[in-house]
Amino acid sequence: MRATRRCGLDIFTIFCSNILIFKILDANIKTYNNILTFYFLFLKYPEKRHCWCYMKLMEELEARGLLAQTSGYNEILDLFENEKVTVYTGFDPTGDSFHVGHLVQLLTLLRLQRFGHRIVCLFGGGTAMIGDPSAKNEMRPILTKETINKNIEKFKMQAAKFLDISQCVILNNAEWLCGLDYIDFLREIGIHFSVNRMLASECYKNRLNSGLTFFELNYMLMQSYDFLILNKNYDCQVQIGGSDQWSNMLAGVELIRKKNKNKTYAISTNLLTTSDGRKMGKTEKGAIWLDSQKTSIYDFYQYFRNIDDGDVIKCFKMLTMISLEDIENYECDIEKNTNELKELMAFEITSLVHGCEEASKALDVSRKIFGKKDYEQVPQVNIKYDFFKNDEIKITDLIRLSGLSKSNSESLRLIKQGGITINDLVITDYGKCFKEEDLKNGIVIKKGKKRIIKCVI
RNA sequence: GGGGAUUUUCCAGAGUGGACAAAUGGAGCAGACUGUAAAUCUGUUGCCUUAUGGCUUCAUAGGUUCGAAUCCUAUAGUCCCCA
Repeated sequence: MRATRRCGLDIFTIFCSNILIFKILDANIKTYNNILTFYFLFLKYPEKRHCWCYMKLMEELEARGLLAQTSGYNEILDLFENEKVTVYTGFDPTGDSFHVGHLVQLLTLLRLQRFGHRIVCLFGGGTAMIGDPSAKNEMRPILTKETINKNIEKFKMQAAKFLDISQCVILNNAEWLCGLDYIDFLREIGIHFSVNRMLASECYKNRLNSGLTFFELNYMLMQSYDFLILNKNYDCQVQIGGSDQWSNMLAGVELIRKKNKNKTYAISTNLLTTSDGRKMGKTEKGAIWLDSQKTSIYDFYQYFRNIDDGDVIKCFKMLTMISLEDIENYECDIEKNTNELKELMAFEITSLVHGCEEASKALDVSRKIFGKKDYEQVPQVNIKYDFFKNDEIKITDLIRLSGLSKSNSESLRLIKQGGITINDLVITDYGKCFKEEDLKNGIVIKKGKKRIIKCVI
């Protein structure tokens, strides 16, 4: 029942989104048909919902550049073709929101789900209390149980936006980790791990110079134990994770082989990186979050809108559900249509995360700001009258309060460098003050070319 | 347990008594050029009512000195060697 309702919603979303695609690329009837066909198939034959795609799941993942390593490609390919497989991915609830880096994982799960496989989302309520040492130079701060549980709740809500949560198994490894008996654990699990081998693995190697505590060394055991439990209790056969998790996932496969004599598999996905090898989704302000409270939908959209030319196709492949066939077509005329394609890509990703309606709002705002200077829908900031002195507010204060700069000194530098415009006039007078009535109708402050905010009282 | 080294601004990393708000590079921000891209060039990057001015910073707490990122003592973090 619930699943059906979801389908209806999805059709609607996709329908809207495709009307917009029409707008963007004038006419792309192919995409439109593909998606509709897929959704009708999905409605009619839910158990065969992967029929719309002629590619095998693993082939698709590979073609999208998602696969980094697998423990036995052909066996996994067969497994996914012939069985309904239970797949698990672990998420560490160390923050209060997913970020763009998680998006690859979440969308991979969505792809799996659409191919009819069963998804287990494991939240590391237990492991988060340790912190994963992989690819980190320093130990993470230790979180309290309350924070972790709060984070898990937020993660669940965000995951529900992508995945059909009713079809997923949601678990928290605190369930089995917190009650563990130390001695039993060592005897049953610890005995299977060679410290020599662990230290040789990539994720611990670079920690050897900077210090690694026993506390963190346990991370691998716990993650492996998770997989063991899931294999035993939920018949989970495959673990998917970021390529930084590769050693941990392999350790799990090995543990299960030793303990349960079961054959399991690990798949690692590529991290989302820019063409010059940096991690994507990080800015000077930190990560790009999926939570609209932490990263506004407009900023989220703009992040992808402004992505490097060389990363556009990669983003299409990894972060959208657009078919590979269409992406191939885009690739052919990327030279001509770079900006249109960027727009489409940014829109698609935003609508996956925040819904079609919000994404089209962001698209609209962006077009207005960069196109015909229509500042109607610019993000607004309310300035309290308390900040006024003698019925006036200084421009440096105003810029700071609007969030465009961190301090008055920074505001001052920006003005001196000609980086601030107010209502489209470059400001050079850094002593300028505004009165209450100036702000009544709102003034539009622009910092550089891209940051724009309307201040009202 | 013993010995040694180290801790500098967002990051890396110079500075070892005054010329230090602290070289240089990276990253960021702004300007020019552009396509809301990249590359390049220029400027800028602790805070303060706008500053040939003031204030707070070089792990923390004391001390020596006219003067301390720099010297001394204690404490903490990190790393290396020996056990």
